[in-house]
Amino acid sequence: MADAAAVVAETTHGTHWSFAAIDPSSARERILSAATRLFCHHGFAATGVDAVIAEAGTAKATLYKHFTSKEELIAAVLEAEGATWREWFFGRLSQVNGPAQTRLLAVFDILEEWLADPHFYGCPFINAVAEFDTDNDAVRAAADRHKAHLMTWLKAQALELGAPDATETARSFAVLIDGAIVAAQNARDPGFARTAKALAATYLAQITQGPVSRAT
Amino acid sequence: MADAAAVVAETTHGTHWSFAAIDPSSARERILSAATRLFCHHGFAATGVDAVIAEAGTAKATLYKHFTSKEELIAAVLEAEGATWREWFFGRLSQVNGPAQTRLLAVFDILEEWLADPHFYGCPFINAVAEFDTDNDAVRAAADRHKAHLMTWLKAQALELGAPDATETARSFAVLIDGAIVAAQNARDPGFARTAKALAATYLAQITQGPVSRAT
DNA sequence: TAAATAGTGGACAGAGTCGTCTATTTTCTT
DNA sequence: AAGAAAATAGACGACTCTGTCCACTATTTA
Repeated sequence: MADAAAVVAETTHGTHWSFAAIDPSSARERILSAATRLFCHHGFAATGVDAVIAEAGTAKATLYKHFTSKEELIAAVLEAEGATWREWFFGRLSQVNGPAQTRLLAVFDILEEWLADPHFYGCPFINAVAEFDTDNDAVRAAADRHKAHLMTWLKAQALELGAPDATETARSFAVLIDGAIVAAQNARDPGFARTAKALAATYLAQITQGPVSRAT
Repeated sequence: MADAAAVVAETTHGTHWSFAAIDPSSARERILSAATRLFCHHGFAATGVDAVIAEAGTAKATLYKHFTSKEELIAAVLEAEGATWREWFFGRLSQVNGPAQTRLLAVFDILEEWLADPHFYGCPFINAVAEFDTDNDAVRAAADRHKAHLMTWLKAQALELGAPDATETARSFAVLIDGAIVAAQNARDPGFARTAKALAATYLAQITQGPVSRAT
């Protein structure tokens, strides 16, 4: 227990701690990252486990030692990709100085960086739900957890902002974020992030200054 | 040519007209509607042609007489489903009396009817693009055509409204519509249509009355 | 050094995939 | 009623899919 970072996963010995579980060159990590690339790029159903092990450079038995089924692998990919994305997204967001209003608008600048990436393939959760719909509970659960993370953050910003209905404000931003992602993916145009940002600015102006019609 | 409605499709005879091509009980229509149900509900890749013919109650040879491949069947399903949806959507919209502003807001009421349908499975084009991404040109082309239809209508409303930038207004509504669809699908909550409607109302108030900050 | 662990390559089963084909029957047209 | 067209059931080939299993080889751990 010399290094705090080492305390991550217990080995089968039961008495020692190991780096194995977070070693990026381990077979498990190679399979996970290969699966992420292929699943997200070509679709979950369209990618076979043979393609995954070929990309990972591992044996099939190794894959099934770490993941009991393809379905579990899909769930693990979503969990890992979601965590990576949130780390990046909220990390970028934490670099933004200023009040809640500034942070909420910066969301769309950061979003645009993502949408403009030449390897952008859409939101993995939106894509997964689109592909499986009601047929896969694990996928839905992963998507729900991801959405809950975002909504919690959005609601906190709305409260800090003094929004009259923080939940509704968070829902509004969810619509704008999802809309920007899907419109950008469909039209292959990251500029939809700016369109969403303008809508967000108008909305924020309204809830902080009150409705315009009052002035009449 | 006694009945005008009969003049729709030419048979292989070349000299007569027939109801066959629009007969909903024809094998082609049964295959198309069965494929639509299964593809949209369970995904395109996850649904095999055997499942389609079982649902349609036809022989496999019949399917391949009408569609040369599964890919062509997918494209035909998207084309048909898109046309059906637009017919319904713009049909409902044509029942709305009032100026462009009223029609643009009514979009979200009509959208909510769709999202609240217990059989709602998301937008078939958003789902298809999510599943195939760059891997299927026919799918992308069908999605592009569908989007173009919507954008054309939105832009016409924006022009009638006297919006300063009709294209940008149409893009804003595209974000709100896509966002409402995806958020509703993810959260299984058609109420996101109302959230999007409120955003649209705020946006319309801003572009028709000018920015609030001017008043200061 | 000896035991435990992790990984390899490939064969394999059983089911499913798309698409073709034949032989037969039903439906329509004249 | 006769001939043309459309649809049928189902076998089939060639391939891919997931998941299991085996004998074998590195790599760790004690």
